[in-house]
Amino acid sequence: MEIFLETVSALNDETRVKLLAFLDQHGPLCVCDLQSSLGMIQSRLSRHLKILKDGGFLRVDRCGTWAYYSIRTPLDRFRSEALAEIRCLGIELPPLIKISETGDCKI
Amino acid sequence: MEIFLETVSALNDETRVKLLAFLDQHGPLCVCDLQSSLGMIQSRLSRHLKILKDGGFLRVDRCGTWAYYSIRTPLDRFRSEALAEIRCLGIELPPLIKISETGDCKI
DNA sequence: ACAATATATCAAGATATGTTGATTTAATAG
DNA sequence: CTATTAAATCAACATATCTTGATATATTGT
Repeated sequence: MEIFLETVSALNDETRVKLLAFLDQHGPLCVCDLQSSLGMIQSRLSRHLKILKDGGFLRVDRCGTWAYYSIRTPLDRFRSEALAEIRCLGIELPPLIKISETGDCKI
Repeated sequence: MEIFLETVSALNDETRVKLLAFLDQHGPLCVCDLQSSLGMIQSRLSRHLKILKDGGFLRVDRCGTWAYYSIRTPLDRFRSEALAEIRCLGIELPPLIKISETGDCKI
């Protein structure tokens, strides 16, 4: 029950749904690029990314000081159905604005 | 987006997940029988049933003063996947205690 | 070691959600 | 019409969640 509710409550926020849609569209992105693209302050973004990660939707790959977040694969049935539902919403997303200079990081 | 969030937030509560599981197991039940079975006070139950109905999970059939709630059919993909997930949780449910004397109501 | 950058966490206040008991609405029986 | 029962709604309070700015941690470059 706890895990189910953690999964569901991760979905229960407009900001997080948009984040999932954006990462679904653009693949692995570091926090600062999400910040510049979505116009969110860093602590807010970091919080929501953690909730999505704990909810089983995202993975993080660290490279130096950067943290790359992306949709976790494979997703289980329920989570991938949720993602499919989010795709169907046709959410309007802002363009990707990359500000990171990632040097050797090849993610 | 609004409808999706309404659907998700309907799932985002332990009481409502148990209610779904109970109705899934026992079929159409009136509020008073849910009350006696689940040991919840009436206003609380009524609130959660409304949220589940508005979230697209339940239907109501009225018969006299009784209101019979049951899982709506057919459920769309996302909702039925959610229900399948809830079935998999193996939630321990209390026994059904019927207190209603429904006269002509044949639901 | 020190400074700079990226990210995570914390504390405080604002907003939303859940619980309870009281009240209201609606249908039925006398 | 009045009383009774089932269910819905309301108001007040308690709890949880979200936002923000400040601070902490961690890695890299000098």
